[in-house]
Amino acid sequence: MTDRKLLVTAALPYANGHIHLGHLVEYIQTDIWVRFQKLRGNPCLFVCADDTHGTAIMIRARQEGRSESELIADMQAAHERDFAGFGIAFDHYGSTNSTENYELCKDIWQSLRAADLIAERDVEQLFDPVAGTFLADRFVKGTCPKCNSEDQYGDNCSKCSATYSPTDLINPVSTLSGATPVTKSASHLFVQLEKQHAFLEEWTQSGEHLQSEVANYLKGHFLGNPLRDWDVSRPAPYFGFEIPDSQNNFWYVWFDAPIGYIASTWQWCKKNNESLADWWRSDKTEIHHFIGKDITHFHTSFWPGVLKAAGYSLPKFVHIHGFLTVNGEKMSKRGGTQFQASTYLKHLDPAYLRYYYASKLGPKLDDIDMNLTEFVNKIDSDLVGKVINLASRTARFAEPLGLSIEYPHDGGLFAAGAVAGERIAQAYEQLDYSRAMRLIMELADQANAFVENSAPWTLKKDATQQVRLQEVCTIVLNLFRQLCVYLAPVLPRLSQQCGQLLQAELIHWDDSQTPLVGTSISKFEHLLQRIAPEKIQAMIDESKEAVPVVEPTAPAASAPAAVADSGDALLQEPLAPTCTIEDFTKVDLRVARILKAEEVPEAKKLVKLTVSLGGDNTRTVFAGIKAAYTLEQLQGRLVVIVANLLPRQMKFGLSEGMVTAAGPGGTEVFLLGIDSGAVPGQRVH
RNA sequence: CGCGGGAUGGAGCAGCCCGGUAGCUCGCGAGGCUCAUAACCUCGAGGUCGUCAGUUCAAAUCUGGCUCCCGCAACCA
Repeated sequence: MTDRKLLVTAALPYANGHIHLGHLVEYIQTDIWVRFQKLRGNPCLFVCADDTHGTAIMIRARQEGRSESELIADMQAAHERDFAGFGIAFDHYGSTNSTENYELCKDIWQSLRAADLIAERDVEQLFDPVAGTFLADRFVKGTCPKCNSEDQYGDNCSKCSATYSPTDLINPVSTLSGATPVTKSASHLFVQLEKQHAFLEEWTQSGEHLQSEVANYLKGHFLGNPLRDWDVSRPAPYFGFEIPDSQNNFWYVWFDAPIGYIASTWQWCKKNNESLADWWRSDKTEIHHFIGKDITHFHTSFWPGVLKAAGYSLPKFVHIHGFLTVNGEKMSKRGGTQFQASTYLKHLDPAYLRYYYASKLGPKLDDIDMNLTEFVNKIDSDLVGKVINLASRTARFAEPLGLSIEYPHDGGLFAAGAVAGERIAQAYEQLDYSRAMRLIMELADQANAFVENSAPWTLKKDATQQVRLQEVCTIVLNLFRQLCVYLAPVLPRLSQQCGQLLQAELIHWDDSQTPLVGTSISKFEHLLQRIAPEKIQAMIDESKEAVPVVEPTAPAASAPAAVADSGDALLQEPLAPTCTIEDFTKVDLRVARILKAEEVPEAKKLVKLTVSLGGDNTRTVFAGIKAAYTLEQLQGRLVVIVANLLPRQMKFGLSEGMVTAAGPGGTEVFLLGIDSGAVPGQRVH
């Protein structure tokens, strides 16, 4: 056994939303690895924290009419509840909004200054005069100054890969208020990452810290060009930490978020009288980050660059996983497949999900699919039918007898299982959990075959065979126990139950290497239920309903029993600022008839519509409703269009208007209809 | 030629790095058992491993071309 000391982190969940099953892929994957390491006897610290800063939190708090600290406290409590419900055993769960984090930010900041990595220059930034705030990159959209692609975010063009500042955008619009931002100058601070280029090249390409796909990706995408300066400050107002040597400037949320990994460790150290340096400034400690593929770039370039400059340990490995799809498709709220952690827990046992994910997870970045039929199958046949069944088949026979004093001859089954343990351990170590689960199920199959051949139920009826019966049960229960050890990282409760049943706690991986003898046996109780299909349906149904808001306001006592629409939609897209009737009349909404709806073969979202405003007045409109409506459904129907919208050149042609619809997009688009009697050309007032 | 991943019996996957009897789970068919949460055991049907070519005594596995699919990214005025 190696003598390693490990520090493990999972990505910090953002305090702007609840945990759903997609997030849990990561936390379960990480938790399994941590539990595995601990079971192997390796000192291992698992830290995480809520990511609490940034414009999004500020805006949301404003919308909910309360302070940021209230918002993040509530969300943190909800997150911790969800994690606990799934048995995610953090050693410490902190918050980026902590004094420790502030101290560390200061410290690291000074190091960056000392290393001459910080540049300061004035930035013309867009300011939303309505919302009263500077606009983060993702809150501004406009036309790319380089290639004139429209609808680009504020920091870079997805079309031509040009990078620029939001003020360079042509026709910028605030996505917060819809207002036209004004340009305001403010001093910004940058980390000059290019100065770390050689180091990052070496670190990412060494083959020791990243999956090969990731290293290739970075090589092809970023390392070939000079690395951009990273703008790490935001002018007030901003919810975050004010930068000590730069008044009215705050660290950008992405600056202090990963430092939260260290801060959370520090908080744990303080509680446990340990030195932070032993964990973050010692080459004896291996640091492992687990993240999703969406934040790859950040964790593999900026973060190592900062750590290096500030003299902290670099991650030994950044483990990157894919996303979760449900029944082969992206999770969708409307389809009822974006399951919130709390919703799942109301209906189903967390052990199911832990095992299911384990059986699907490999070391690659592939997305994993949650197929609900397969989910039920795997739990029922693998867990209940194979593993648990071993105990069910023998524990009651063995109850009055206890385990034999000596481990009987079993034809080498236990020894073979013990040997297989090494391969299983290797699979866990390499994050190839699906392989580990396959190996474990092979052992379970062999054990069940042994039960079959030994027929304890026959032995039981023969008074002269009681010794043999005890032997058979001793063997089977030991095989079961061995499997429980191997499954302990995935199913901690099961291993605990096994310990109670056989009256010997499972505490170390090596418990799988020696048979247990001579103990008595507790009364057998069912260890795990099969999945009731109606529970799955109940979860889907509940998920279809709107996702609950953080703090549901208590309904007024005398409120009439009306339809209880949730406030979620409004929260997703807040009300625009008040406009005058003059503003409104600028928009000319007209009834139009769809004469022709045509497929645009290369387009994924668009359909080409020819609409009539009556008479000869027809025009072409492209609408992003391909996934929501069939061509037949559209043909001939009346819609409401924005008729005086500036025509827009799109990839497939000129669009001369906009069809009105509600909904977030994708399959969730709902066209505005109009009561019968209306005719094309009539204006909507 | 935007980046990455994939195509293996009805479904989902393993095997590919390190060429040499194509394996697992579910489903399906037949039989067995009755201890177990309608669980378990045995046997069987079903695959020219996307396609074309190359290397080789030998290719699912190596090399190249092609087709299709999925993420990300894009076209949701």
